[in-house]
Amino acid sequence: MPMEKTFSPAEAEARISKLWFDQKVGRAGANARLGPNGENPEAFSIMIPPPNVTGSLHMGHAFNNTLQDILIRWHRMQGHDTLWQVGTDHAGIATQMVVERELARTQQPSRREMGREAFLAKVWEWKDQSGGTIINQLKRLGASCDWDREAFTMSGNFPDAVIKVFVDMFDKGLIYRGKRLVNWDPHFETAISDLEVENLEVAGHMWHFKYILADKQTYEYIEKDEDGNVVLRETRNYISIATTRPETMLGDGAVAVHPSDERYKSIIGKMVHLPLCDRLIPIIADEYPDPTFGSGAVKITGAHDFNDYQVAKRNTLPCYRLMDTRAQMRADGAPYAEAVLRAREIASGSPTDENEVDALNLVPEKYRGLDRFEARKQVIADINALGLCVSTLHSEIDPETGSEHLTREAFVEAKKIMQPFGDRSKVVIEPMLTDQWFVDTAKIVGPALEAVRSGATRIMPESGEKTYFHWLENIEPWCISRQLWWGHQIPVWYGLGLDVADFTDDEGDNALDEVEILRLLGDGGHTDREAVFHCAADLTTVAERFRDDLAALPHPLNAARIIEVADRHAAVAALAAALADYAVSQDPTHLTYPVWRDPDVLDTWFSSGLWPIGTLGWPEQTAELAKYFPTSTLITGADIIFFWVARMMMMQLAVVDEVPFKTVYLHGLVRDAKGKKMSKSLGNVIDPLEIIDEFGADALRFSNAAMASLGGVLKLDTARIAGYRNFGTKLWNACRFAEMNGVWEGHATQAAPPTTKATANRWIIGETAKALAEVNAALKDYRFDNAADALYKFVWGKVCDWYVEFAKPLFDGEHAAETRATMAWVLDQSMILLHPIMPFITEDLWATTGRRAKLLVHTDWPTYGADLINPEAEAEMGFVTTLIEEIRSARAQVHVPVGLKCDLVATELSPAARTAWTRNEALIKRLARIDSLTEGTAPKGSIALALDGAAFAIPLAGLIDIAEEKARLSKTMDKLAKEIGGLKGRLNNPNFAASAPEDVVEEARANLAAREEEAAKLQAALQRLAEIG
RNA sequence: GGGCGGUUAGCUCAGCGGUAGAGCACUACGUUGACAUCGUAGUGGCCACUGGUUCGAUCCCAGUACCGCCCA
Repeated sequence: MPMEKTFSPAEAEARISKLWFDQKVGRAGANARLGPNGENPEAFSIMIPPPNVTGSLHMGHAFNNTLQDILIRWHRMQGHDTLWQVGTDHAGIATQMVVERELARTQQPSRREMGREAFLAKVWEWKDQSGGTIINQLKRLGASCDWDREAFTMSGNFPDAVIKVFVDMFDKGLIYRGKRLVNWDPHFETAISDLEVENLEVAGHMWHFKYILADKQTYEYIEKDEDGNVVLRETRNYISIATTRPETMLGDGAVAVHPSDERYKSIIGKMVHLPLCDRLIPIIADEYPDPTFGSGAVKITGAHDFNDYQVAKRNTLPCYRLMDTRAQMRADGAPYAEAVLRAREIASGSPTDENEVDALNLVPEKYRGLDRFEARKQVIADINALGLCVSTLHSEIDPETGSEHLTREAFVEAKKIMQPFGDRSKVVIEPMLTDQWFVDTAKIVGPALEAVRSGATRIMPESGEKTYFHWLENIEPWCISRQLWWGHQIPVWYGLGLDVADFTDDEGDNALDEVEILRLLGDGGHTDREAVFHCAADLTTVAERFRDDLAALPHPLNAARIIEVADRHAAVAALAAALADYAVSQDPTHLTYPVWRDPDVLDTWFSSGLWPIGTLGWPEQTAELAKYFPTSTLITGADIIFFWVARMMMMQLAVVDEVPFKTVYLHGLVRDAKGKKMSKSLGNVIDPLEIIDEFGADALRFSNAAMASLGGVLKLDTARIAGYRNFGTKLWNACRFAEMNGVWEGHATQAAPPTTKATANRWIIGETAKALAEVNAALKDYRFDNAADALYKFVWGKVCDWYVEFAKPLFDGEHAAETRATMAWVLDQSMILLHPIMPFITEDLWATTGRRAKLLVHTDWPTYGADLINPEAEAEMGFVTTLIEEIRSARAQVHVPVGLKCDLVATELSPAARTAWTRNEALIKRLARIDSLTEGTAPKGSIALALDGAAFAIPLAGLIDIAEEKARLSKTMDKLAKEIGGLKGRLNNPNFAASAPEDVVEEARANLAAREEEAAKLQAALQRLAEIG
């Protein structure tokens, strides 16, 4: 059955995908073969950047995975032991969000109503049904992953690996727990890392408040201009502060001024009344306030601002937390009156600790329970009512009475402010003082920096290394706990405080009486103390640690059974119950010691940080781990260098002391044709699946490769994709032409090219070798664009434009058989070389055109070298193609009818030129539409051609416009004159000959000679034209 | 504000010491043993600007302008 006129992607892609999938062509080690001396094949491995399990394929994925697949296919065909590890990431917040939304939509109970276990069951249900979307979409792109090894960060050995790493890092002191200011997402009610915060400039406001000095004190406030002239002098009883978040003033711990600020020097150390609160706070000196900004005085709210937190730490100010997990003003704890009493005691030096301060709710009753933004309005109104806003007077004339009414209005500056938003929730992030787990990144960053400095891992393009260093050299502790349910639960269990040093067994009878029990449970007893905790992979191991702790306690407490309960609350109840039981039964076996697990889960990036070892079976020392780790190349977006690349580096080095990958290839965001970010709101999103539907996966892949210059901007233009679809068609039709000419009859793939005599055949074989070398060099350097370009030029520019045309006359001559064999070989090679970039069309052609031992995907990548290049054939065909082009060009320019066959007169013919002519006569005649060649002088009324070593005339008396031919020759002469001028200028400069390298000078000389010779020939032709007028 | 890039044909981009290339678009013409998703020929560039280094600069260095991206 003859071939169709075009390749039909929709039909072929589905069929070929299935074939590849069924035959498991991408399985680890597929097509690997031993080296020539029986050595093990080189390993090549890539970890897919795991897409979110909630995700669907967008252009960034399509681009990124195309590049990975190109490398993988290229290495696999070379016989390397190849693994492309595929899988997805559980995407904590995103997945929890999707499932919660789904529950709401289907009117099911909410997450909190159904509880943790039931909710997680729902998440798994969702994952099993909808979690595979993106993986299946990758198949449409032609990705040849090892599908059998598909990994998921919440399945298989992966969770165990994550937990083990946490425990190991904890044991090494690389992970700690602490009460720190973190970015709090009030929508998801969890901490997030600073990388998950987007700082956006929004329209905001700045309010100015007066804090009145205590004890009716006053001071001289003096403001000066730049030259030191006093511009304002007044006696003030207040200090003016500015804020963009008025509601946080309820938690102020101080007002800070710069120590050098003359305006406030006299009042440093004095106290001010905190408006709306019955508290006095000090004016302190700190370097943080900027004296030139606002009033120069800054309110310090340690628990709700990152800068203030640092100031508070430096100055040991209490940090009073004002909001709950939803960013509503706290409504918990003791009444305000009681809390403020305690706060005053603390302010005057009463000993306290972090936990007590955190437990104190200093939000006055009237604001309790209000949303933070509602509280803001109230606070402003109330301060204004007290006359403590910096305000302006507004006068209004009553239109009826004509009397003037003066009103005070708060002075509010409208200004742009930077506001933090959650990258998932899009709500305003609240800095919040909470207990979290942190990776002490400072301790593990060293090896990660060193690995890149030493070149153990190379980041491309080089600018990526700079970014990497910059970030890692200024790294902050990494908050890894998330107040979510979907994820790896932190392997830490807490128990009630056991530091009972002051406990005494009054009777020394090794038994607890009621008095002693009450002492344990009462004020100051261990139910009040901070919990103790241990970290281990499971409850059994952790229980041993607790038993060791208990051993120090008096009998019978030291024999208490360890049981797991839900939380601290349950633990206190369980302990009380156990002691009550014991009081009655006096049976020590009834004593229990309840422990509860930390409810938080780990940041998703913590687990994906272990992707390289986790997917290979670690901590088991699997064969895959031995073979494929460290992985060869990571291809990922530059936007993810901090989230993922840097963290993988740190974690792999910390855990297994090896780099996770040898090369990192970073690329930018895929943008639209105009360079705009694709976004739903702009409506410029290009869906890769729609592109595949329209143009085929190969066209998309080829475009991706062609765009992938290192560090380049990725602008995706559908016109370009269409162009590469056409390129596929071009190859298809060359194969179809071959088919129509019996090229494939009896063809069986050969690694080596056929033996040839015809120059054209020798030439194209050499061109094929050059193309192979270019593709290899390009892919070795990750220059996918150069590889694509080389293939495009070879297949279209050489094979189709020239070789197929040369073959037409050759099919009729004495070299017909070798020409068929050569064409078959060249097209085979084209399919092979193109396969990594355009796998579908090439695999389909492979099946259509011959008897093949293997699928193309497993066909061996060629290894022939420069020995296939025949310099004589190259020179000869160079002459032939130039001649054909010159004739065509000249004919077109002087409007010789295309259908007209001309004669050609050689006026000069070097021996090489003569050989080239005689050996390629049929080709030249056909392609240049020439009837015959004679030697002689140029007849009158002919057009002239000048070549290296030859000159020709095409006699066309009466057929051409003499003026037109003159104009053509003059134009060429002008060009030549310009070139000659430049060359002469250089050669006449004595410094050039003296300083420039010998070969450059030589080249310039040769060039000049050639141009001058050419010019002379054309000059002669012009002369002849002049003679006939 | 800090860091990293970019500015080359109408558009999208390569090139990065020896006087500029591709694809698309555009113009003209379409003879042919595959291909109109095509063929042939052609038009189109003070390589952002200003200095410097060099025999020679689109390329290296410094500065200016504008445009991106990342981090505050």
